[in-house]
Amino acid sequence: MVVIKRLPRYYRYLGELMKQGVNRISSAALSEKMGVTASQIRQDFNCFGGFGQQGYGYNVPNLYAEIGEILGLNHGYSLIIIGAGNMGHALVNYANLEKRGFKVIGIFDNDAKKIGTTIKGIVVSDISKLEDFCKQNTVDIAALSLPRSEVRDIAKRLISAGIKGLWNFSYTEIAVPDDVAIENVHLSDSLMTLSYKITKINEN
Amino acid sequence: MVVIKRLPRYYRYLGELMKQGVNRISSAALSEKMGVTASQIRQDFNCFGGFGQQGYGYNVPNLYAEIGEILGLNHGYSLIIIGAGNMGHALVNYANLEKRGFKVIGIFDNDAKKIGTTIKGIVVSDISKLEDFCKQNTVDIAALSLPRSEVRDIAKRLISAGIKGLWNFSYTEIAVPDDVAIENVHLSDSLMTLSYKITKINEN
DNA sequence: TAGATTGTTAATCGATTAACAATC
DNA sequence: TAGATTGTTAATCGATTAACAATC
Repeated sequence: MVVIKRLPRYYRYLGELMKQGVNRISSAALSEKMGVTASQIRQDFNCFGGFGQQGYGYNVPNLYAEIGEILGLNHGYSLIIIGAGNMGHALVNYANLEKRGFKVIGIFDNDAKKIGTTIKGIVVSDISKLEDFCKQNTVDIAALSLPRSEVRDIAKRLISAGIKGLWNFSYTEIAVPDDVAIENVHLSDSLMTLSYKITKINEN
Repeated sequence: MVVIKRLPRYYRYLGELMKQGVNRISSAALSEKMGVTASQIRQDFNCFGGFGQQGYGYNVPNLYAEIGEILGLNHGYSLIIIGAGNMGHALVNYANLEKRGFKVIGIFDNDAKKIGTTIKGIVVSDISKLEDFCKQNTVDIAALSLPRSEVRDIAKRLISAGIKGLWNFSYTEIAVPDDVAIENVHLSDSLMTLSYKITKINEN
């Protein structure tokens, strides 16, 4: 899992290299670029089978594709967004979603003022339609950008509706069964870590 | 640093306990609640000095305050937000900022349509006013919620202006000098990790 | 005092790095 | 073939867990 967490970063760098037309790279060269050891790079890639070639290095587009596949980006997972507030808006408009092969197919809210409005061509639906929508569409991921107080209840409904992935932006931890994946984006935690670092710097 | 990353989570749980009126907790009880070992909890808290008492456990409000101080939350750090797009909006309205003692004191953008508008009572300023603003105000943190292409340039300006903390939401890594702190929120990375987990679940 | 629970040391575990033989 | 660079094993390092003496 510690290796998995590093894959997106590799993916990012390899994508960058591809854009620059670099076709081949050694673990040593990538190591310098990324600020990690060459040993770790080789070790990491080897967890998933040998993507390199002795005496040559790694083929960039090939490695990029392999990592993309490991991450499941080739599946074109579909997303719905629960909560059409500012964060919901930001997510719908988040360009990298599409770039990485994800598709936003629905937005839900419980606010009558928001229901029926359109964000980036997608109509905001009443949250009461959630279960129907999930029956009629394949929904892989639900992004939770709604108030803390409502998130656990909604998560329960989503799991019942068969959704396997929760992307949680609310400041709560949600217990999920083993066959449901969850990723938390705790902005607060990140800001507190930053606060610690600044404090440390100011002390010295 | 690995301990620091865990502090916000402790802080969250302790805040919750306080709300529930719990005044005292043992490492064993907290361990059960949080799903980590009691040993780790004691080890972690001891990195910063003994906050507990043998035979009693930890005093919740006291421990909460101590962790808050370690994280620097008592400083009331001020923030400016660069980029008044959806993410910028979401950040300004992010309730937890205030709750954790942070203050948004400025918003900047380069879009004439946005400049002069008001978000949560704060006027969006022209990005060209950035340096002046930093001279006239103490700015501790800049949140970077602007397009990728502009972020490195702006980061340079912010660092020159003396800002010590960057909270980066753009999908780029930014090199900073030793006396500047940076925290990245890479939504993409988080989504890719989720994608991996879902793929794994679907395989089994 | 006796019981509870920490602080802290020692043991274990896992992750990172170094080294080098295999091989392109 | 010779040089380069991986794949992989072994060594090191750091983090987690277990254990228990100190002490409230």
